[in-house]
Formats: sequence, C-alpha cells, structure tokens
Amino acid sequence: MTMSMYSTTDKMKMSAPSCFPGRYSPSYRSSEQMRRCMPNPSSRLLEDASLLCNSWSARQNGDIFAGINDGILSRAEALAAVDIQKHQAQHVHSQMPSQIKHDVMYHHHSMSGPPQRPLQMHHSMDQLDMLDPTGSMTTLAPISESPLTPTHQHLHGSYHSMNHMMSHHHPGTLSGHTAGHHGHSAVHHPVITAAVAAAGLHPDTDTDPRELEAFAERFKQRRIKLGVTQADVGKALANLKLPGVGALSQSTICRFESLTLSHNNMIALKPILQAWLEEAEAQAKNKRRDPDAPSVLPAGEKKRTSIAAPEKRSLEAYFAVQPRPSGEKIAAIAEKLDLKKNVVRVWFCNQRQKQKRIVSSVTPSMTGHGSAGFGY
DNA sequence: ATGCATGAGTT
DNA sequence: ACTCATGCATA
Repeated sequence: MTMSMYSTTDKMKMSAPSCFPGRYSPSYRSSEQMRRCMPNPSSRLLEDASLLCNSWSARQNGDIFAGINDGILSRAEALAAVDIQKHQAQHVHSQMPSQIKHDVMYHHHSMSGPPQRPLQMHHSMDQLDMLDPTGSMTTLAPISESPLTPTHQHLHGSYHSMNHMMSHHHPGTLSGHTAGHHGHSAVHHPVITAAVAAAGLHPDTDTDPRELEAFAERFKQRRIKLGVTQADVGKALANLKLPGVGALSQSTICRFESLTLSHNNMIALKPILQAWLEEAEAQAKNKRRDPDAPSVLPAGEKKRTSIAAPEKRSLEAYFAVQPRPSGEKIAAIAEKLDLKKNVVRVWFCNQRQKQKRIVSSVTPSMTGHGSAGFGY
C-alpha cells in the first residue's frame, strides 16, 4: 500500500509530465539529443507535431470561440474560454501573452522555423478543467491519481487517457490535420493544413495516439522477434545514419514501447524507430551481414562465435606446437579452418589465458596467488 | 522498468 | 524557475 502509493506519487511527479501528451509542449531535448537528433528531421517533426498539438488543444478549448480567430486563440484564451464555460463568462483575453503569438506563428512557420515551445501547462490545465469541472484541484494530481488509475497512468492508461483527453476529444487536432476526419475547425484551418503538408507530417497517421500506441506495440513485438534488446535498438539507431539521429538509451526505447513518453516525444521518435525496424527486418531477411558492414541489427545480436569441434581440435593442435603464432600464421590457420582471422587470434589469446589459469592453479607458488594467475 | 539527475532552451 | 527529452543506475 504505502509503497504503491508512494510509487504512484513519484510517478506522478516524474512521469506525469511526460505521460500526458496533452500538456507537453515541444521543447527540445537537451545536450546529447540536440547533438544527435536535433539537426534532423525528427526534431522538426517533433516541433511541428507539438505545435500542431498545442494549437489543436487550444482550438479545441477555444472552439466555443471559434468565431473569433483561431490563429489568435491561444491556449491562454482557450483556457479562459474554458473558464468562461464553467463559470459563465469572464474575460477571455485576460491573458494574452506573447506566447500565443508565438504558438500561432510557430504553426505557420513550423516547417521552416526552429523549434519553439508552445505552451503546455495551459493545455493540461484546460484539460483538467474540462475533466474536472468542479475545479477542485485542477492540479495534475487529481487527474493522475483519482480519475485514472495511478498504476495505469504512466503506462497505457496514461497514454489513452491523454489521448482521450487531448486529442481524442478533438480528433481533428492530432490525428485529423490532414484528413480532418472529425472535421474540426482546427484541422480545417488552411494555415494548419498548409503547415502540416509542408512539414510532411501525417497528422492522422503519425500523431494519432491510437496509431502511436499500435505502433509501439508492433514495434516491440517485431523487435523481440528479431531478437534485439531495447539497448540494442538504442545503439543500432546510430547505424541508421539518419541525419541527426544518434543512439538512444535503453531507457528511452523502453519508454517508447511502454508509451511512457510525452506525446510529442513519441511522435518524434516514431519515424526513427520505424526506420530502424524496417531496416533491421530487411537485414535480417538478407541475413548476410558482414561484420564490417554497419548493421542496424546488433547484428544480429551479438552471437558469440562457437568454433566447431573439428576446428577446435585443429586449433588445439596448432596451439600445442605454437601457442603464439604470428599474424601470418594466424591468417593461414584461419584460412585453412575457414574461420575469421580475428576469431582465430582471439581463440589463441583465450587459450593462452586459459593455460595460465591452469598453470597457476597447478602451481600456486609460482604466482604467489591461489587463483587467477595473471601475475605475469 | 523507473526514480533521480542533467542540461538545453524558454519564458 | 520551469519544461522536456534523455541518460544513468538500480530495483
């Protein structure tokens, strides 16, 4: 009980932010990420996506005021709008910070401009408000804890909840830019549409929470099928050589699969992981991988080479004669046994080490130590 | 799988 | 001061 509660709390603190797509904004990752990923398309996607998201939410909330001006409507306004709804009318524009402009502008420039960060708190607030009309604690806590099952929060639950809360409510927003299934004002906005198109985003396909979730699941299954670990994937990403895409940690891959990333983050990573997955499966299919050729498959996993009995016998025979064969000799042996030179070289190294161990154990006095005799 | 930490970029 | 995306270290 206590523990669970605690964990929940912690999670809330920590994960809540990233778990609720609704609120996050497109900010950029930091140092490492910037170096590796920022410069690439993914970052752009992220930006655009986030912008869109934000705008959508804003719109959604501000739908009431759709008549006013979408572009102008910012999350602040949206928030205000919500408030108005709840409370009955108040001043919508009370807060019209520069942010609003920013966001709007961003949308416009999304494709070309640098990443910006819209707003998020507002969104979350809005959502919260919407969810919790009572406005009791509009804080995040309520949402994560009470409404949703704490446990599920950071996992799928959170994602779904997010989706529902944010985009789902307004299908048009995230998923429907291009398609505009739901036909929301935001979606239809020419500006947005243009931005989306320009950015090359696939609103529905790429940003739909449902799609993201489905992809995450598929990704995990296929990844496992390939016999690749989360850590492997992270490392392999660097081999993809996608502009700006570097390696990622096991943590991040894990979070992606478990939907424990912010919506924007999910959107940014999806194309990258999708690219890896496709490449990995292609390579797996061809199954011919030169050790030298950069593979997106940790290659396949790092399989420890096993030397067949016959070859092993030969090696032992050679070893008996010459424990320290020269490079040339090793190459010749490798040639004869049809093994890679490096494999043979390592085998001899290991064999020598093994011998030392044996020797030392037999003659402890020599090494002065009982066990591992690496003394020499 | 996840708590805590870091660091960039914003506001 | 705060948000985010990530990573490290560890349960």
